[in-house]
Amino acid sequence: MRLTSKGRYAVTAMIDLALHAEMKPVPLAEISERQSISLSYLEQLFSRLRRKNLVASARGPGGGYKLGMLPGDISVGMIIDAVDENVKATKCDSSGGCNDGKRCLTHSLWDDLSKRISDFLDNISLADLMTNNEIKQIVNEQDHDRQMLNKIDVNII
Amino acid sequence: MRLTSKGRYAVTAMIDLALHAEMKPVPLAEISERQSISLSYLEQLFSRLRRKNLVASARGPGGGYKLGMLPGDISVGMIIDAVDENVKATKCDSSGGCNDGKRCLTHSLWDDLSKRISDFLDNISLADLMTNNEIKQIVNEQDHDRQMLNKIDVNII
DNA sequence: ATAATACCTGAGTAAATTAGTCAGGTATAT
DNA sequence: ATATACCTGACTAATTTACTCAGGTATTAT
Repeated sequence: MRLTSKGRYAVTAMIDLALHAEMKPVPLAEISERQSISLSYLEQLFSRLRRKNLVASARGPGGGYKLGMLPGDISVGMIIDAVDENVKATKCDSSGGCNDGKRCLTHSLWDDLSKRISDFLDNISLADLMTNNEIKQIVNEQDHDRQMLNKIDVNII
Repeated sequence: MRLTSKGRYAVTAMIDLALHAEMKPVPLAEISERQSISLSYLEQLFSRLRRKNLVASARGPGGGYKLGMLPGDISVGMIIDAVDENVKATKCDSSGGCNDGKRCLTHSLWDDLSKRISDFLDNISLADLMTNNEIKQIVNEQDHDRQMLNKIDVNII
């Protein structure tokens, strides 16, 4: 799981879409203008989002994009995965192998963290972001992320 | 908050350090070999980690790095922030400003998510990673895992 | 039908970042 | 003294990002 400005663009555009696509499809040109993201770049991002059924498209005049699922069913993790599309299995590769117990342990610890971050992002939906924007509280926290329970009752910048 | 392979290198190196630095400082050359990260690159990363007091250095023969705080006080978020060091206030910048209510709302929603991710990573410490991993291994219990377990026990500080 | 709209695709590209090298330092333990 | 190992900065190839360009194709309104 990577978290770059590419993912930020995608999530921002999806939020914009969720806020405007209630009745009719939203053309990318509108999102482009509102969010200051280049149209062609948006097209690339939405091409990937469409492949994962996160958005649905309608062509022709009056066309545009709408959400492919309910806002509660679209997670931030899904959006980021869709546009990143990067496998790159870096762990325990080639050089020297991973025969050494210590190296395996370090990788295991990293994988643990990586899994936690993915789980966390998979459990934040677009709907969560909108409903919880003013009432800050942690959403749907799974059992093994217990250390989060106290925190996150915070704010808007 | 960005999450790239640079941060992964830093966290991996810090985990390695936590696992080996209980008695004497660990030279970067050792981490470099164990984790297959180039020495010069590690030096750059540790230079930043040192500025944030996440590690402490000892020069000369027998020198190296040790943790600058207890493993329970060093969060993954701190490590990633230290090596990324990227401000880049992208929100509501220049062109067109942010007078429009909808744009501000989108940014507010993104900031909300961003804050949640930061809080999440700030609440996972090196100690958390090791403790949870140890539990996982006890549950799995295998010959190979027993070796790892001994190494964890030695290093809990 | 036909024009306008807006999706759709792929190729190309400048800027930024990453991951790394190189070449020198400086402090310290032995 | 001398070897060790931190420390710094400048430089670089490879990769990724963010974006443009140039064409399409499908659909709707007239």
